[in-house]
Amino acid sequence: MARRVAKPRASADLDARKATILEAVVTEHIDTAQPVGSSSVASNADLTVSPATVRSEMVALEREGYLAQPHTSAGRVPTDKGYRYFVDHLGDATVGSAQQRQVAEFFAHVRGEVEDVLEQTSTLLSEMTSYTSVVVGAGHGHATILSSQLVSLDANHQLLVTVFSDGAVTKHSVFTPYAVTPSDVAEAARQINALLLGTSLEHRVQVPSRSDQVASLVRDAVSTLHAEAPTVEGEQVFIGGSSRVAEAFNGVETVRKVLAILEQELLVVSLVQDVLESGSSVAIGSEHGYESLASCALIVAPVTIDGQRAGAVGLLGPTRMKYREALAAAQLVSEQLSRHFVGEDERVQ
Amino acid sequence: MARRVAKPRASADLDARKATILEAVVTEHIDTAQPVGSSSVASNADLTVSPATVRSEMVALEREGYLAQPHTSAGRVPTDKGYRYFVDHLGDATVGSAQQRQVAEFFAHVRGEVEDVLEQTSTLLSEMTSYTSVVVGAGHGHATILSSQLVSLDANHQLLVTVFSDGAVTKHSVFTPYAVTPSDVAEAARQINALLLGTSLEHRVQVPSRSDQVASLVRDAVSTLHAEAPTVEGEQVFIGGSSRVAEAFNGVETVRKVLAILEQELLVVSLVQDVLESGSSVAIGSEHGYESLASCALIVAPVTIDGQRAGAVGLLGPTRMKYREALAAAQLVSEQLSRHFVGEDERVQ
DNA sequence: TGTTAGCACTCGGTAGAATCGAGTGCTAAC
DNA sequence: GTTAGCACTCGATTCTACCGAGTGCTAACA
Repeated sequence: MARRVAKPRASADLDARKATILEAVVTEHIDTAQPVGSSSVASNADLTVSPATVRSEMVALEREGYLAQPHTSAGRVPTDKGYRYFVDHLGDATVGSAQQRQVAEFFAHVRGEVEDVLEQTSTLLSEMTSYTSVVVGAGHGHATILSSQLVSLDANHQLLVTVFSDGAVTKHSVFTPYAVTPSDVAEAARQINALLLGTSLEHRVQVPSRSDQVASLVRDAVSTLHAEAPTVEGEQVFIGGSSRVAEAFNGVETVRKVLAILEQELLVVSLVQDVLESGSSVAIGSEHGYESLASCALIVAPVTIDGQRAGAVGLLGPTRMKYREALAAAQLVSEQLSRHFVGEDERVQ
Repeated sequence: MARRVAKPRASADLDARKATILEAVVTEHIDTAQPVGSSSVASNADLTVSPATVRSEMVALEREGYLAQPHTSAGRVPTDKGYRYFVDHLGDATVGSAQQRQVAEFFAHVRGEVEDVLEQTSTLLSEMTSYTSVVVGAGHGHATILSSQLVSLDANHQLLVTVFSDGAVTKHSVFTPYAVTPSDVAEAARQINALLLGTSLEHRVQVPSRSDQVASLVRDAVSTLHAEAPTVEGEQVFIGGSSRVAEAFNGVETVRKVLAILEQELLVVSLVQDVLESGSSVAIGSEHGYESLASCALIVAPVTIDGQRAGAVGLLGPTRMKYREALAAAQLVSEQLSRHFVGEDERVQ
């Protein structure tokens, strides 16, 4: 469904002066949201040339696709390619110490289940950056099943509750057209346990195909559980600060489109996934292949536990977003989040 | 936190002609979003008077607070009070047959856990009406506990999984500073079961205060479970079509404010709750007491199971929303939703 | 007494003209 | 290769005129 994210080609290096000019244009445009003129670039500290020189360089940068002109006699605006160059040549940045304290504070005190932590993290990220944040929790496809329990809600309705080694808990209803006795439920529960314990959803178990009621209950329960796996794999998405969308974009129509995308959680997951897999941490404008997000940039940072990808955090803003700060924030939070879960594990051993 | 919703006073009846005029103004303004002039009202079929007469009536309606004038020489616009009168005197409406089929279709085929049904219902409602929808699932405060299970994730981390009679499943982590042996976990699980089975979160159970490790594990687990109850009571909120907010309101700032409210799920729950308790099914403009929602109207309809309130559905739109259609849709869906769950129960007996 | 036609008046919205100025591209000199 | 100088472009702003939808008032009418 989601188109593959264009691999950001390592853009051919520009000569030093062009690079400085491009950087100045991008920086200022991010700041002011206005087209940037040659004279304000020329007044840049790192540059000792006249506006006229800057202009001729800008003509070149425009010809090469890094800059664009909204109309004659306006300043220049970065293109996606321009932003891409800027991001690729961005020095490392760290977040301000106040924010660093905020994050440390947060992770020192955050409590509760994984879901709660992820949700609150998304709020944190969005408040730190003023952008909409996305936090994706990994699915439990490869976690092993620690416990499964069949609880009878009534004679025709059983609930299969499964606990995974990563702490995830799922429930699945099993309806039967026939009434099931408590002893049948107990027997089915015993068999289900025997089948599932220690397995993961990735590796389906073979269910014996006897035709008595208990066996068919077992079959129904297990297949309901397995039915979930391939589609969603239990990924969880938490979106924080969706109201920031209205701040970041001026056109109401753009806001609508972006919100419409955010509503589709599956799509958000695959979007983040695609960007992660592209190896880059930023997808700018049309790079991610969704037309309605053409004026957006998406920053992602993986969350890992023991080197395994366990989710991701992301930030969605306009292409003219504050990449340096946002990247730093996303990276800091994703690291801390990774450490947080590892820390929980270590408290264990 | 949430201010009490103003009880919609049964507005003193207007005489027939004023009522017709008010209705015409409201209807047309909902349609066109423009101030309504005397002549277009006069051309209304039910009215056989001249624009001049309409004008003098409008002056009266304005004096009484039902209408307002954006500026001299503009037409009239309904005030919140005007909308209130309109809504209070709205004849019953049914949704179109196409939509009726859509709803029937939906409930005939929807499957999955309660949460999934509620989430999909919110999408349905929003697509039917083009407004943002809210679906609130009741908490499990008064459901009894059918099963509780303590699963060991590792020696210091146990997971208490609780199944309620309404089919809800919760999990709560219990961390211990000391390592717990499998046999201790089993013993604690046994004791917890003995304590909790058949109880509800409303009625706290007394936990014996022995000081061995098993007892303290039991204590921790039970208190963690109970800690949840008073605040959230496990209500679940599903919001559908949040992108509709961008369509319904023109000012970007309004959009931002509304989205910011929708982000706070607890607030949405209490908002819906308040309106339900006020006995009305619509809260218009300032009636619900949230300043940032001053230009919004909220329609709610309760979902009941066996006469018990089990949740609610809601629609959030601009004050000039299509009340008749939206009310009909909300009522239809809430009825069907109620029936859906009862139907599930009946399949049982 | 309620209704209506007639009319002067108000005022937001639109269109056009004038102007401003930021910024450009080009050229010629350095 | 760089830069000062300069004519030129074109969006944004301001101003004006004007239109017209809609009003409120008044006087005549049923």
